[in-house]
Amino acid sequence: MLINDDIELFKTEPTHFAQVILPFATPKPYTFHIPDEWVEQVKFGIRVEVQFGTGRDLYAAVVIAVNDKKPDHKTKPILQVIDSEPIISTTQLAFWEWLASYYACTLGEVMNAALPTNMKLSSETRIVLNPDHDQDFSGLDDKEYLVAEALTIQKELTIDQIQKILGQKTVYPIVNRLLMYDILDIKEELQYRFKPKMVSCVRLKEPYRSDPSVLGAAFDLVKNSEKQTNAMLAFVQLQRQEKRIRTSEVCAKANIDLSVLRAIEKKGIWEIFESEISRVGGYEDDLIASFELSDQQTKAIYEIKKNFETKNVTLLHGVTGSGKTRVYTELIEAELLRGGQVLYLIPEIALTTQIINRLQKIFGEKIAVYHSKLNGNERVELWQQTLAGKPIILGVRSSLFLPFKNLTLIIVDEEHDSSFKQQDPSPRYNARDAAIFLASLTKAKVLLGTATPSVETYFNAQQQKYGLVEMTERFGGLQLPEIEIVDSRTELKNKTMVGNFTSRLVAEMKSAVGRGEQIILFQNRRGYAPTMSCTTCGWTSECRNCDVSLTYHKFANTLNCHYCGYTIRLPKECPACGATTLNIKGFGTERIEDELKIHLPEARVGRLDLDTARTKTAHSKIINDFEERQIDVLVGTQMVTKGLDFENVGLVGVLSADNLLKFPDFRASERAFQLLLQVSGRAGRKNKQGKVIIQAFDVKNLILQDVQKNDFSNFFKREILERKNFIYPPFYRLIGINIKHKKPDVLRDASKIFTKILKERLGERVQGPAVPLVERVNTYYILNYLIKMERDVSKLTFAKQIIQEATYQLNHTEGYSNVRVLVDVDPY
DNA sequence: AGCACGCCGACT
DNA sequence: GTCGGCGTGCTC
Repeated sequence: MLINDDIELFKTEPTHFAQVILPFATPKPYTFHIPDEWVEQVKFGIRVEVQFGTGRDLYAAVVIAVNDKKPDHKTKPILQVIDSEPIISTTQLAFWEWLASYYACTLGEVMNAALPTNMKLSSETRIVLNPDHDQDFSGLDDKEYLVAEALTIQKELTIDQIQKILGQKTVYPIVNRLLMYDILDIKEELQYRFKPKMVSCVRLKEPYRSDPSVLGAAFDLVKNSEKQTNAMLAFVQLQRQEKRIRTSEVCAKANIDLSVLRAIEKKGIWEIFESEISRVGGYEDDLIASFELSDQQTKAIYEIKKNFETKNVTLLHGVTGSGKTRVYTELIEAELLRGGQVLYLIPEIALTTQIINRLQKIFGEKIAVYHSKLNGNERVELWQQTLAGKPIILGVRSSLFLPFKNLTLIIVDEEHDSSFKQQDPSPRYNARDAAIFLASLTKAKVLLGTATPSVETYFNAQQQKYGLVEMTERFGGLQLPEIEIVDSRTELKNKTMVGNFTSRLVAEMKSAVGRGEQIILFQNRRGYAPTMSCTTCGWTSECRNCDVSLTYHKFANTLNCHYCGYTIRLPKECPACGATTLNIKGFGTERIEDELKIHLPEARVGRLDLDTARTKTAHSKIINDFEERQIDVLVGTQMVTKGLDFENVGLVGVLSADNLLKFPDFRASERAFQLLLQVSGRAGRKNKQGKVIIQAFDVKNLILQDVQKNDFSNFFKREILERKNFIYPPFYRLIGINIKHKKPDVLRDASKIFTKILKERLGERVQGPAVPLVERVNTYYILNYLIKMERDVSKLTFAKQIIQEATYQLNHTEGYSNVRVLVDVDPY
């Protein structure tokens, strides 16, 4: 601090200032001054290093404006310029600003979602020895010596490490003294450490490279060595399949080692070189020939293009199996020919190797894949590739933030999917809606594709706001599956249930297995059983942190909370009364898997849910096994409903449709309809109609009737009427508000203040406070509000402003400053 | 985010 | 009497 002040004395008044976004939730951008030496370099869109707050921590902030107006408060200097070129464009900033204002959050929060972590890291200060010092440590006190000594061994230390070495918290004075003695230097860098992944490859040199006919001469050169000849043969074979050939592949194939390859290199036949491979995608140029388009597909493509002439958004409503992906790829090809960049958005859960492989086979190197399992380096790599003009990005929600150069088409596949809406950390944005806004900025077109459109989207299409293209037939004359609804109540009464299966389902499963067909069973609940209770005293397994019962997981022998992850061992006797009369209620995927082993012993059973597919490899292994028919019956949660295409599935079973239908949520019907239709779409084989069995207690339910008839339009007609009558989207907009506090009485009192302000200004539009289904999550008590606003933007803006004011007032009332208020615009 | 300031409970 | 807990407010 002393040093800094001394420097300030020599400085003239700053004249140049930069507004920056910091990587966290500050309500406004902050202004820093630009030291004279950086005036040329600091410009819009670059990152700079700044010291913010009282701490010594540094942050990478993004410059959004530069000017020479001196603000009426003191400013700190920009410490370092990180980028020479902007990392974001004005278009991106406009997109960020829209997100922040529409979804009621700060620019910092949007930036956090937008930038790969490696690009926004705050630095750990690292200390190094000053190389110019003679390393004479005499005259230092013990602690100073200890630090200097440690640095001769490890070339750099962080403040944290020095604290450990000295065993004390206050190390800054010591480091400061050592800095003054010129023994130490501070190495502060914020550049991302990004190294491309390299692989050793081998390629022919000229003239062999471009003229295969002279290759014979090359073989002559190695004819005296059997190993070298084998290596060459292996290489030639590999070359037929791949463009880039790794040295390791040649060695493995010819059973030789690298020295053989080097010997051939010395003869001038080929060269070994380091090739940069993408961590994100493969590099195989294994392009497959396109199949013929069906008439329906040709027509759809024509109509989509026609719609795009007058409309920016078009909905492609095509039944499962109608070949939508083929329509997409055709449109992508057309877009690439015009030099455009395409973003292909899909839900996280649907991003399976199946779709990636399929697209990679068609587009090869032109496509890059962006998903949540990428590590920091991979994300930065994708960022760079996008900036460099990668033609196609296949990605999840957050790939909207990549720095597109010339985005001309966005495809949102499975448009209806709720995972496009970000739930937890702010910004709670809907990627489908955000995509439409982004497209308006870059003059791109948006294609929304799905078999089960969301009510909002279909309404927009009906209102001519979006174009509408429908594909009603399955590709290749495939029939839609036959859907049968089986009454669990009757079977229960007649005692014909087999465990949790109806006799109908068991019979169908047996005959399907007998025919060598595969089966998918859907149960929307993981674990063995959702509750455990004691029949003697009535004790139930409750979570310590949340207001839910713990789910019994048989394999792990635990009781788990699906909200916060709290886990305990399965008690042998009742923790309350000591009796051994513990009883489980209900069933999840794990129990279904167990029961199958008893009731369908001839089948090999696999399970696909969050527990078995924790990692990406585990997930793809299960899918692979099923694809290769190592598994006959696949039991799973939502995971089995999305993005999977299997050829040999003869039967799909839904174990309990009821718990999909009875959700207390205005979207419950829509969700149930979509889910049931999606899962049904998994049934059906090339030459044979598939079969779907839906078990339900409430068989008369209208949604089930629509699903059975595959009648979207009837479902839509009824649903849209309900929405209108009960004041829901698409006729009104919703804003959800969630207030949280650890103490229930504090929360209740706070809600009174909050409610009063909201109702005063927004009146009857405010619903709540309501106690949610799960009253407490992660030790926080929760109350919900729902605000129903008229559709015009000005009204929505007004509502958000009122919420902001109410939040401000609440948090500035004594005792309620740490009541958390979360705002969710267009909740899902 | 991270830190300092300030006001309450259990200790050398 | 002080140490340190966290609740509160602010940072260009």
